[in-house]
Amino acid sequence: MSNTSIAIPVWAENVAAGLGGGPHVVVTGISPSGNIHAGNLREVLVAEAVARALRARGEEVRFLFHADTIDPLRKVSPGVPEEYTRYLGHSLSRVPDPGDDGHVSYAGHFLAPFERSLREMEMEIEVLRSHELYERGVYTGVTREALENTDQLRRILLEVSGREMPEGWSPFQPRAASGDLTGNRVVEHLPEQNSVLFVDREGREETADYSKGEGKLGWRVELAARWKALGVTFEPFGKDHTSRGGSTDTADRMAREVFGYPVPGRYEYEWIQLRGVGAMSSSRGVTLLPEDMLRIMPPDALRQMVLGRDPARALDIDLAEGFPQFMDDHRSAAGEPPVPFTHLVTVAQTVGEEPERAGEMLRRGGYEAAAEEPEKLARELSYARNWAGEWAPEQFRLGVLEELPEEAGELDEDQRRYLATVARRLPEEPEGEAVQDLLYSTARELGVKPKKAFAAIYTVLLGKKSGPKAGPFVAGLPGGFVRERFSGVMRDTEDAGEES
RNA sequence: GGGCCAGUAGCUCAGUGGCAGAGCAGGGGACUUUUAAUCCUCGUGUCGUAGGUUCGAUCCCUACCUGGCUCACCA
Repeated sequence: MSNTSIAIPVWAENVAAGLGGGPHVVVTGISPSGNIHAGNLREVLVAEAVARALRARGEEVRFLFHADTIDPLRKVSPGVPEEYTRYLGHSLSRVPDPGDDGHVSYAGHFLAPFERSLREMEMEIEVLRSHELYERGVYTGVTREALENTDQLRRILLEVSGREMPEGWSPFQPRAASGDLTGNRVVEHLPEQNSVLFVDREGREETADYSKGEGKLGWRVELAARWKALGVTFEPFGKDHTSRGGSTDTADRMAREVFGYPVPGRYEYEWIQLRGVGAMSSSRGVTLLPEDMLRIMPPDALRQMVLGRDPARALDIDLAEGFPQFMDDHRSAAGEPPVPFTHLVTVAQTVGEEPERAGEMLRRGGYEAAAEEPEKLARELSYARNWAGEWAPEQFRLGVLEELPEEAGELDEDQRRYLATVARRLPEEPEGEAVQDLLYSTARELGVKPKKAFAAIYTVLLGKKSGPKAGPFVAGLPGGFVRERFSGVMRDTEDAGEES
């Protein structure tokens, strides 16, 4: 199922216990109409947890990801060229890739990064594309049933949701020659040819073969039909679908009364918010992608974070202030004695891409064990570095400046002399504690208060008045660079003096 | 109005049918070789309100109050 070591949560065990005997088909349905974000991932993870719990009970389980690729484009997603409005009503699988990365379609463009993340999480899930299912005839039987029971479906929609369907309404949306799935009116069902006769927007009469994917069932009907066509026994739903009169309400009755199929088990999950930003919304462009999160944490941490204690509870994701604590907790729970994440953040920003120096710095800090596993260390440093660059609050960021910052101009004569002196005394191969001693003793020797002296160091390197423990930090930087920077302040003073 | 979720220490939240917890913040002390530090130390809170079940309820049930989100295709 998934190569994850995290425990099966209690809520998932309870759900699995209530589902009874299998074989089971656990499905999660997602529309690739825009960015597929961490909230969508929550749905997949709920399904995954239940599937794992079922397997743990000895049940046979198929775990499916149903991508709604045949759905019509309803709204052009943020970031997509305006001219895509001409494709409104067309299947996502038949609208061109809005990017330049060579995907097969609009659907493919948004699906690809999400699938990549699922693979990175080693999730064993079968990805189905709905347009292919329609083309392969998987929905032929249920579509015919739906067409034959049009009146009953219409009545259910009216009774449950209060929606009065227009005259000529059909559960099937045929695709016109123009590619448009909307605005067509079905006139007649031709069951022996698996077809419908319909009139398109321009009033032309056409036919569509529903065994070849030339159209699709309307959303609410399709949900119930899908359960039967795929033999679904469990599906999670976001709370937006489960309110009274909502899509699950109508699908439940359609499944029982029209398709003669028992309603699958269900788990209603609450939404995720990104702290300080709000609920995710593809259409507002507020999206946190799984791949963004995988840049700063390993797959199991992502599972733990997105699922939360119980997905039936709303969740605020905090990738800023609270993140180091989360990472430390996660790794402790996994039985690893962690190097504090904040320390990794300092190391990552100080030594850049050099794993050997990172190992040294960790050894000096007393984390010998971590230094012994270079591959793992490299991974963790990459998480730390990405976090520092993308999410960390200002006080965690240690951008070593390319150039001498303007703030250096505010240093007084004592501080400049101190830096120049240190520059002359720095050894070729500095070692953290030795540098620390040097920095301190030099300050005392020149009669500069330590606080002032250290502030000078942070100012010329970081543009800030404070920073990480100076000795190891300075020792971690290239020696020539430090000497140049420290002595450069003195030169500036002289230049300034000559000019004025 | 319907649905879901929440209400526990200043803040963020754990928690269990059997004497109320953690982290952070805050107070006090140590260190004084600097930090976003480090070490020691300090917690009686109507567990939202009112009932009920129980030997016993923060926990289970009911009602209510308050807040958040959601309700015809954005999970």
